[in-house]
Order: sequence, then C-alpha cells, then structure tokens
Amino acid sequence: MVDSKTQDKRDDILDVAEKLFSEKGFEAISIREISKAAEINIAMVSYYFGSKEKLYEEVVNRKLISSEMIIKYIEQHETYTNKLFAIVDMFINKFFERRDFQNIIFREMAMNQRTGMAELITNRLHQNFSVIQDVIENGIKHKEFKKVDVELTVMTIIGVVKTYTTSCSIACRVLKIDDPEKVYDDKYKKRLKKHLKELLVTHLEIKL
Amino acid sequence: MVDSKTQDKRDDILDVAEKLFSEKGFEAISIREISKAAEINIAMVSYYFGSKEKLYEEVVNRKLISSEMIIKYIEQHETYTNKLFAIVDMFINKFFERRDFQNIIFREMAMNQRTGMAELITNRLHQNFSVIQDVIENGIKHKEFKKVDVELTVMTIIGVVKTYTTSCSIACRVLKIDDPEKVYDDKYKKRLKKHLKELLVTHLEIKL
DNA sequence: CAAATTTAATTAAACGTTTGTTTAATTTGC
DNA sequence: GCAAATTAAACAAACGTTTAATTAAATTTG
Repeated sequence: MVDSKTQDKRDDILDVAEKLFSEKGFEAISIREISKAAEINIAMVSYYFGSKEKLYEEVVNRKLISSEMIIKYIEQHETYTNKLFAIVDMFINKFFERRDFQNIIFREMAMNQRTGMAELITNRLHQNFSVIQDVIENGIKHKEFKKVDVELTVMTIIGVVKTYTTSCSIACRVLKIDDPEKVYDDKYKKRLKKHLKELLVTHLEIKL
Repeated sequence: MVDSKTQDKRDDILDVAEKLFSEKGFEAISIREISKAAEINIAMVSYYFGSKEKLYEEVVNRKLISSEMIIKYIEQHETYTNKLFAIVDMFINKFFERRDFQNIIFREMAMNQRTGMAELITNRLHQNFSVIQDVIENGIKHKEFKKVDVELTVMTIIGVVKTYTTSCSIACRVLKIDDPEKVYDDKYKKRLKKHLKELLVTHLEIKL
C-alpha cells in the first residue's frame, strides 16, 4: 500500500506541475521550477515519477473526464433535450473548474509531439464526444431534434466552451472584463450556459 | 533597400520556422532544427533576425490577418446576412490555408508567456472580432437578426473553426476521416461552411 | 574593363547556461 | 539499526548566442 503521506506529497507535486505546465507548456517548464514551487528537491521528481515525461503523463491522466462519468450524469434525465442540457452544464462546469488543465489538453491536441500522450488524449476525448453525439443522434431519431450535421454540432459545443476557457485574454477583451480572474465568475458561467442552450434550441428546433 | 535574394532567404527561413513552431511549439524547436530544415548555418538565424525570439515575432507578425482586410472583404456585400456569410467564408478559408499558423496563434493565446507577443496577438484578434461583432450588432439594429448574446456568438463562430483546424486528430476521429490531410479537403471545407451558416441562420432567425 | 578594395554572407568552432537525470552521502521515521 | 526519504553535487547533453576566420558579392579605383 502507498503511504498516505507519500501520496499527499505526490499530489502536491502533481498539482504544482499541472498549474505550471498549463501556464507555459511542457517544454517551457523545467524540473527545477517545479521543484522550487513545490518546495522539494530537484531529485524528488525523478524519485517519485521516474522522469519529467512520466510526471506529465500522470498530470494528464489523473484528470481526464471519463465517459462513464458523463453517461452516469445524464442517464437520470428523461428527454434528450434535458440530457443535452445536462451535458452542456457539465462540460461548462468542468471546463471552468479545470481551466488550467484544459489548456494542457488542447495544446497537446494541437501538436503531434509525444504521440503516445496525444493518442491517449484523443481516445478519451473521442469517447466523451461520442456520448454527446449519441444523445443528439437519438434525439433526432425520436423527432425531438431537427436533422442537423451531428458531428459538427458536437464540435460546435466543444469549440465554444474551449475557446472561452482557453483564450482567457480574448474573452476578457470581447466581454469587456477588466480582471482576468472574473472571466470565470458564476455570472459569466451562467451566461455561457444560457447562450449555448439557446444556440442549441434554435439549431435543433427544440420545442420547450 | 533590401536585396531581393536576401529577402528570399529570409522568407525561406520564416516558412520553415513557421511550420516547425506550429507543429511543436516555440520552446520545443531549437535553432539547430530550424537551421537544418532550412539548410542554413546555425549562426544565420541570429545574423538575419537577431535572436530566436525575434524570429518568432516575425513569423507571427507577417501572417496576422488585418481587420482592414476583413472590412474590405465584406463591404461589397449589401445585407448584413451576406456580410456575415462573407465573414464565415473568409475565416474558414483563411483558417484552412493557414492551419499551421493558427496553431501558433491559439497556443500563444492559451499561455501568458512572452507577454509582448501575446498582447500584440490579442490586440489584432480583438480588432478582427470587433468587425464581426459590428456586423451582428448592426444586423440586429436593422431587424435583420434576432437579438442574441453578440459577444458569445462571435466566440462561437471562432470557436467552431478554431476547434476544427487546431484539433485535427479529433476532427479525424469525429468525422471518421482516415487520412489526417483529408481534414482540409474542399469537401469538408464546404461542409463546415454550410454547418456554420445554418447554425447562424437559425440562431439569428435569418429569413432567407 | 580588370584589378583592388570594401562590404556582406556564410562557416565551423567555441561560449557560457540551462536542461533532465544520476550519484552517493545524509537525514528521517519507525 | 534499517529502510525510505531527502539532499547537494556532479553529469553529459543540448540550448541560444557569439566569435573570428573565410568565402562571395558589390563597389571603387586606376
């Protein structure tokens, strides 16, 4: 069994690494910076994780949303409309609370480096996207939604949320927000949810 | 006056650097890699551009879309609907032909490093977004569009295109495309344009 | 117009840093 | 007293940049 105190230390390092990696990227952050921020010796990263790359893999792996989680989250809702709305809520919530992490994910997606890592992420993301796709497809089949380009509709949902959370400085300017931290206020979270749902209501011709 | 042969060499280096930076990011690419790919001596980068950072700045600067270009492109269209459609066409065209470059831009946006560079990009992007915003706002004012959340609608337009072009591997999986290069086929370009326009038509309640 | 001279382009080698990782010694907790 | 945790120091490799020497091109001169 893993010592709980040791686990805490590991988690500390993972948290710090996640924050730094997300801010500046994998290559731009040195083990020395991570060690300093986590207040540990440089050698401890190799000691705990083996290498910088393996540390990074663990950072990514531990926070990926599982499609099972999404399915469990939406299965309690009756109509496809409500399932879809639940997905919107969930995704925006997750993106807002894990905004640091999302930066890592989508930066990794935009590159073809570290192919193993990219493949892992692609697989997991695709699973998540498939859940959304299924809901929309079933909604169409049951005449709850109008026929649309399902795949691109999925990308639209992700695209809006992703752009909002990963291009914070642009969001600030567009929304005329003075303090970058306010971008993640509840006020704007609600506004984003409202916008995305209205967009889907008209696009899918949902009758409320 | 700058020698045209020298200018060609510079452009060669800029092209190679753009490709490599876009694939793996600024920090992950060394001057030695760039030199090798461009078939020049390592010292030539410093000689031509001063430093790696200044080379990067030039890579970014020379390909940013100017808002003047957008304005000129759309002013020939009469209705706000056609202006908006022209914007959609233009953005998708630009994103498709400059997909390498877009990776750089949005990676830079997601980070807060190199603050000077980020600020430059933010300013330029914001100008471009403002043009779209103006069109939508005026369309609403002239009753051509329904009242919507204009700012988030702008982010939606950008978000879809951006997600499509900068997450190629995900686009492949979602759209069931076997060869990554096909993602940028005309077929899919048309499909994306069609989807985005239909999305806007319903969202803004445009009567065609 | 060719030779001489100056300027620009290009090169290989070396520079000092910083990188990720390892080693071997020391401290800590049980 | 022993194993695990932690440390400081050292490692080779790679980094961006600079240097000083050489070649190529352009300009001036006789």
